[in-house]
Amino acid sequence: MASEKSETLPVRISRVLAERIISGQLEPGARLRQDHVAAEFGASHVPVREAFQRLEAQGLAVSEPRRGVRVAAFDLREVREVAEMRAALEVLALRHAGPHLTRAILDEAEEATRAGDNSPDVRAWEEANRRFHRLIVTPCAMPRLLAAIDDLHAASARFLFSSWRSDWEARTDHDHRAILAALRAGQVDEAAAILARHVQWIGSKPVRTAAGGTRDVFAIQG
Amino acid sequence: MASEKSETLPVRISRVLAERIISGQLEPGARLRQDHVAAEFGASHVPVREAFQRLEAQGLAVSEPRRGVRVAAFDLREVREVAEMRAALEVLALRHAGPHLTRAILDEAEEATRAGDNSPDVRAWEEANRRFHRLIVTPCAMPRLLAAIDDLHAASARFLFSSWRSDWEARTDHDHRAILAALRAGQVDEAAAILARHVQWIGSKPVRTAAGGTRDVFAIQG
DNA sequence: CGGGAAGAAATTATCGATAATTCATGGCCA
DNA sequence: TGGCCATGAATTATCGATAATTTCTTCCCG
Repeated sequence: MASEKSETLPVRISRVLAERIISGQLEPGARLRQDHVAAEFGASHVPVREAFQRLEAQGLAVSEPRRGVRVAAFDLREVREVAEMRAALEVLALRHAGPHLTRAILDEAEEATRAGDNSPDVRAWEEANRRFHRLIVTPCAMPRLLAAIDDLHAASARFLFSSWRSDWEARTDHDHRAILAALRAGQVDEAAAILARHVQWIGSKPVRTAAGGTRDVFAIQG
Repeated sequence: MASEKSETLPVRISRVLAERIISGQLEPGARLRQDHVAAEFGASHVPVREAFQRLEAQGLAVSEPRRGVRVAAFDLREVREVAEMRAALEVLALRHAGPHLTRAILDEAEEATRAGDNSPDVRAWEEANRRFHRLIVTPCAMPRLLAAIDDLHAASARFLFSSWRSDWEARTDHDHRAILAALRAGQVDEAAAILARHVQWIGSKPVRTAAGGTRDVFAIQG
């Protein structure tokens, strides 16, 4: 019962499990057995249950009534769905954030873009990419919208990690820079248009070819 | 322990509580005490806890770590936020549903519009209105998107009931008919544009004037 | 008479255990 | 030999109880 700072137990468990699901450590369809998880965290199954519900609300797990909880499966259809929802919602958020964007925020976003370009691995790139997107939409001050966007980002990241397990090669993110340039010029509509295209380019190509074969080029943009 | 057909206990409890919150029977800020709810439903507090979490995921309740759960408060800001999210997501859904809309679906939607125009009270109107919106977006076949829209509808309905408690007067919904006309003509973009305006007109005016005084005109559109 | 602290009541969060359901294995019969 | 039913093991869902935290009340002091 070593309690951390002030994070509740269910939140802690759900966060750790979410990381495992997103990173691919827990594969789609894998069963989440409450007793096992409870034993691992040194807790009972009641907090674990709540953690499972939290994951289900995020779309990372699915719960069949008397059959237990599984890691949510995802196919290209859902990836596209998430991408389109992200495009719609992030554009909305950016439009509202536009008037409240300060020089400091844009500088920080540019820093995040640079960090992304210099990332040694996918994980670092994803973190920087998420930071960029979060920075430019947060000033909209719409909590419900931001929470929804966060959940969609989790789903996107999950897909990202599932495809690029190894062989990572960083490249400069021209879209991010174009968005920043437009925002610096006060052209929010232009920035929003670029952002929409940028986000929707997720999953524009099939995920895998034959088993073990060469993986097709696969456009992921954050 | 009279169990119904096959609906799980937490789902049942959360549904009933959601209805009460939406209808205004449970006022914003009201505490939800798990033992009381448990006693009312003849259950323990474990399923009640899960029901609370479900409500929180829907945005109908807020949970402070060791302080319990309260009915979520909502102000005009959040109403606008929900309206804009609805506009963005329903437009997205309609664009994808467009190609799959059949004559039968549009006829049913027109029937729902008529039912709304002839509604004797707000509750009936809201039900018909929700049916209309659901009908025209469901064929998009994007489960995550539809679930998000449903949650937003719940928030909208909650706001609707909170303002129009009594003195209800039905009026013909021209927007719905215009949307249907555009869809029948195959002009999905036109329909989407009308839908966006239609939804965003929620909460365009202040909610209440002085206590008990004349209530200001208050544009709610579904 | 007002503010603050200490105690008591209430409520939340977690645990261990029980009941009910599902999944798997093995045996039986056609 | 193949399919089906029954029994057993595993797992989920719920319950009752305990521990910890918060909040309300009341009393004391300035």
